[in-house]
Amino acid sequence: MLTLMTEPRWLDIKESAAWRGYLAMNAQLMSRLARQLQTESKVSEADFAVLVVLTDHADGRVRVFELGRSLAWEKSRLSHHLARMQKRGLVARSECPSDARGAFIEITTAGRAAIERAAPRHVEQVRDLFFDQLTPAQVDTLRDIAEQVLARMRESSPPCESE
Amino acid sequence: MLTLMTEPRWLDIKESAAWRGYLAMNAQLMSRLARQLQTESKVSEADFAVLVVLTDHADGRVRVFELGRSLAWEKSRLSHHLARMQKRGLVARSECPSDARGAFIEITTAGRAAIERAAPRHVEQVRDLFFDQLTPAQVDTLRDIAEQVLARMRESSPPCESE
DNA sequence: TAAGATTGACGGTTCAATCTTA
DNA sequence: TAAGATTGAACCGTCAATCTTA
Repeated sequence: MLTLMTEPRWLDIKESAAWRGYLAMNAQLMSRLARQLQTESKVSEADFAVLVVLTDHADGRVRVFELGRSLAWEKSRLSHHLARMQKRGLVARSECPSDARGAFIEITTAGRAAIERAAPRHVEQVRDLFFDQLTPAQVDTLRDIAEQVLARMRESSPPCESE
Repeated sequence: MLTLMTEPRWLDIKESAAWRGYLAMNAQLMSRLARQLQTESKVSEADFAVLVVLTDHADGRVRVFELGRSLAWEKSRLSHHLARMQKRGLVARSECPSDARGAFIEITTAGRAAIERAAPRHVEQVRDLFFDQLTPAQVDTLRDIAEQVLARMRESSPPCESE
C-alpha cells in the first residue's frame, strides 16, 4: 500500500520496556522525594532547587534572571515561585543598584535553616532509592545518556521561551 | 570529632554529575513532550497516558480502580483528571452492574481520534530526542536501572496511599 | 524595541474529608 | 469497617498579557 503519510517508527520491544520503565521510575522516584521533603522539612522539590542555587553563591544573593538560567525555569514560574517562597520567609528581595529593572534574591536565615535541615535526609533518600541500587558502570552510563539527550535538545529548537 | 548525628554520605563527583544530569534531562524532556502534545493535539501527557491504557483494552472500557493501578496514580488525581477528560469529551462513564460502588470509564470516538492523532508525532519526538541518541547497550542499561530502582521502591515502604 | 520581571487566569496535583455501597 | 470513588481547598506550572527600565 502506497501512502504519503509515512508510518512512524514505533518503539520496539526493548525500547518500549526501557521507556515505560523510565517513566514509571521517574514518576515514583520524584513523588517519593517530594513527599519526604514536604513532610519532614516543609519544603518542595522546587524550593529545594532554588535554595541549592542560592547557597552555591558565597553571599547567598543571586539575580532573578541568573536563577532562571541555572534552573532552566520559565521566568513566570520562577516569579510565582519566588513570590511564594518570599511569603513563607525562605527568601528576601532587594533592588539591583546597577539595573533598576532587575532584582536580587537573597536566602534568609530561615531559608538556610530549611535547606540545612532538608539536605541530609534528602541525599540519604536519593542514595537509598537510587545510587545504592546502581553499579558504578550504570552511574556512568546514566550520566552519558543525560549528556547525550541534553545535547540533542540544545541543538533542537529551543523550548519556545528560553528566557 | 565525635557526634551522634552521623554525617550523611554525600554524593561523590560522578554521582553528583549523574544526578544533576538526570534531573535536567528529565525536566526538559518531559517539558518538551508535554508542550508538543498540547500544541499539536490538545492533549496533556496525563490525558495521553489515560488514553493509552484505555486503548490497550479491547472494548476500550476499564474500571476506575484498574486505571489507577495501571497508572500508579492516586485516586483523587485520577478522579479529578477523569472529570476533566469527561467534560472535554475524551472519555465517558457508565455504571458497573456487578459492583454499584464502581464505575467504568470508556474511551469516546473523540478520545480515539485524539490519541490516533497524537501518537505518531509523540513517538517520533521520543525517538528524535531520546532513543536516536542512545546505543542499544545504553537502552538495555536504562531498562535495568529502572527495574532495579522500581524494585527497591516496591520493597521500601509503599507511597502512603497505595490506592 | 527589547530585556528583566510580574500578574491573572486556567489546568494539574495533593491532602484530608466525605459519600455510598460491600 | 473497609473498598471504590468523589469533592473542595490549597499549592504548583504554563500561557498570554503587562509593566517598567535600558
